[in-house]
Amino acid sequence: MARKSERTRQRIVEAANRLFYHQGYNRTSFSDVVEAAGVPRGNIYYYFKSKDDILRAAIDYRLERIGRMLEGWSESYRTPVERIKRFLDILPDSVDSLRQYGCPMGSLNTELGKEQRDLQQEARGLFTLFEDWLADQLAELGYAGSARELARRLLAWGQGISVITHVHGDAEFLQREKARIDRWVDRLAAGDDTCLTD
Amino acid sequence: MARKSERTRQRIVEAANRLFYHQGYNRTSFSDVVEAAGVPRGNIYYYFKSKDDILRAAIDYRLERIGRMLEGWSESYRTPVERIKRFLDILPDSVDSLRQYGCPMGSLNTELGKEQRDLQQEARGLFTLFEDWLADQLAELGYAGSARELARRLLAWGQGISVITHVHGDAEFLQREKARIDRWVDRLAAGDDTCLTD
DNA sequence: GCGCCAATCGGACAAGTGTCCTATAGTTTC
DNA sequence: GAAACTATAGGACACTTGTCCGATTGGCGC
Repeated sequence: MARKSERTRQRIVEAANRLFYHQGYNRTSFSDVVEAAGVPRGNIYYYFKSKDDILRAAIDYRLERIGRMLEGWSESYRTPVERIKRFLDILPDSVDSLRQYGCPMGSLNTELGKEQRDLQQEARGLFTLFEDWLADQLAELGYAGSARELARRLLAWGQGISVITHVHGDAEFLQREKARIDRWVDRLAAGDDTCLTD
Repeated sequence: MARKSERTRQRIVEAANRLFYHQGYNRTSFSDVVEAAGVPRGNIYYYFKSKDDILRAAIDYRLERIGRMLEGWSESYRTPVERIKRFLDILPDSVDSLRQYGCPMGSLNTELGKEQRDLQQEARGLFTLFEDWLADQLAELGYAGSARELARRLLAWGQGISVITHVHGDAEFLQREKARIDRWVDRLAAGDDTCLTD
């Protein structure tokens, strides 16, 4: 019976994860999760001992999925430039949900970072996961010395684009800025050192 | 007696505004506001007919303050470059609160943008206020054609820096990136057209 | 001094919150 | 088939939420 149980747990996590993204963690009530997951009210406490616990499970769920995605990219693409560009494609690929709900990772951290630091610390793992992977690619590109800094800068760039796209619902802005990052990566790949300081 | 009444109202708005920034709108309860403002529970409904109404007042309060600030800068500084640089100084000036609570404007919009569009629309005014002012400065700098686009890009830049600074509590990152924007503005002022596309 | 409105105050309200409990059904193990 | 778990179910819980009242006070014009 461990099978069915596992599926129920998964259903709860996935429903909660979607709701946390679409409505925010604090605005999502227990009843919302219960209803969306289609499980009886009390049953959820068989799997999770608190609402915070559900969030932790949702973050773990994301971490796992992102981890697999990044591993997949590392396998599918040979050069670091290709991999970085695949990463950047996240922006246009998810333009609709970015417009509607913002960046899942950024908005969660922004929400929790205010006065729920213990939870935010877990959510921060999402950022470091991307950052580590990007830093690896940048190091492989020949920028070992500043890989970490450049990775963080790339993430900041993406976050800025996401926030503005979300605020104005402006998809064209996203496309334009995405093109700019692409060019920046091209210059990086060409060994143009000016883009380290510019 | 209109005087005292006005001060009470103001006290409520200021307390609410601070709480909305520090805890987020949805996590701030009525009791929080009442307590922080030091007014009796029922009295608040003499001034505002709902919690949403308090938020609207808090946004108006911010709009007014920011508007005056920008006007002041337009008067105090002669050249558009000086004005833009003054704007950029917001980042280091408020590094402590950015680390702790993120950007007041960005985090509010991120929160409300999820499923409270009517309120987010009001909060978006904060962005357009800055954007309009920045676009004016950029136009005066000689970039009338792309002033709006560049202004939005500057705001995105700042938002990205704010999010990452908030997520990691990394003040050094803010300083480094702030320096990069400064250089970018210098190039812009020098008529270096490459920074339009780069 | 009286009436009048502005403003203050504290408590009541129903609805919703996260959490917990106990009863039952289903599956596995002896 | 009995016993022992796993899992399902739904209601009860104490508390907080946003909202609303009615009673009271304050100062002003007449």
